[in-house]
Amino acid sequence: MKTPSSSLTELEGAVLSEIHHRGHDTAFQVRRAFQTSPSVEWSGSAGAVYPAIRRLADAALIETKPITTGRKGTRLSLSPQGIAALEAWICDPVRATSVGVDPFRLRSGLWATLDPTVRAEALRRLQHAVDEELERLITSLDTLDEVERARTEWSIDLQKMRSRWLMQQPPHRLSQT
Amino acid sequence: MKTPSSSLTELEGAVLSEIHHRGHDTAFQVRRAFQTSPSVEWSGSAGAVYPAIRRLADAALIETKPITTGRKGTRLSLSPQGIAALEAWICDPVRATSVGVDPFRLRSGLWATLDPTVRAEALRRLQHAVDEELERLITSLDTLDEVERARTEWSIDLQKMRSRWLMQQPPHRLSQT
DNA sequence: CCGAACATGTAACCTGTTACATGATTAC
DNA sequence: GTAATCATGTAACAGGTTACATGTTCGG
Repeated sequence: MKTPSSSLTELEGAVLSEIHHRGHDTAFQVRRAFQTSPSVEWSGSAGAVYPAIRRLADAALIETKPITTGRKGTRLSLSPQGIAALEAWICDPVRATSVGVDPFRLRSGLWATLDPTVRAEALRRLQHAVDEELERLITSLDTLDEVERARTEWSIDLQKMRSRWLMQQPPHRLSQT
Repeated sequence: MKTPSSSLTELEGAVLSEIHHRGHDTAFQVRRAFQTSPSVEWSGSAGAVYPAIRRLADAALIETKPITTGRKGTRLSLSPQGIAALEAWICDPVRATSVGVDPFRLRSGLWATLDPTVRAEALRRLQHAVDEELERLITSLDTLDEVERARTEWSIDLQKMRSRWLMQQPPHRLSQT
């Protein structure tokens, strides 16, 4: 049971930011925020969120206080050390600028290797999936707060870049007919 | 020990593509390709690569044959089922167009919440890190084959988008002097 | 011959996943 | 009262990580 005193995982940083900047005070609400977010990458599974909060509390980055009024539960807030850790996580330039895991980039060099007809069909499907995702993101925009909106706008820009990239691809390789 | 008959992990798909499209025939070479790639997201740890290849071989997607000439080792190649599985993985539109894990996007809504002076310094550092990464990627371009070049060009476009985004950010929030 | 690179693996660990379990509170 | 939602967790599992262990082959 290691405590994240040195560096936070991406999920732990996201949990801290949800509590501090987006005002989710119970673990359940943090979890649901992940489940319903149009731009955050985790499923919000209980088996990830509750242990993460436990670790952050053990490291004294999160303070817990039982809720007395209304529904019972545990109200979460950041300790001064928690705020400092969150800020360090937000600003870490190495972490923030690393490439991340991008399934599109990973495949981008491989579509060109496909048989022309297979390739044309694949690109068509990809274009369709990107367009659908774009529409989903755009319609979700007005329900979001500042933080989620910025993330979602970034996702939109990414999908637009993918869409442009797909359209720039030649419909088939040189060797046909 | 589940065999990946239904769907491949991103690492498994990348392993198949390294063997099939980039011509790495031993596990060691696949591993080193991950370690030295400027655009692939894994560390190429032995504890990930060797078990993945084992799973793919167990699922009959990879054929193994001992090398007789020169250094000894095991030559890997894709079975017909392996080629089909790879193609399905490459073309899967849901997987290929999912947002992925992007540390920059995750933080993009949070920099605006920082204290103006902290924020200005953070953005400066981020810009610097992006520029350095851009240069590193660009200089690596001429040593790469087609597949890796496409991936790296995508990474370059991504970092350029980040750079533009950072420059568009106002130096501080409205409430100062 | 000796160090570097080739080649293959295992063990302990970490952190995410799904699926299950339990109970309190609110809305109808 | 009962169904949905709020709220918190655990267990089994999956698939990565680092670190360690072992032996081979090539270059100088």
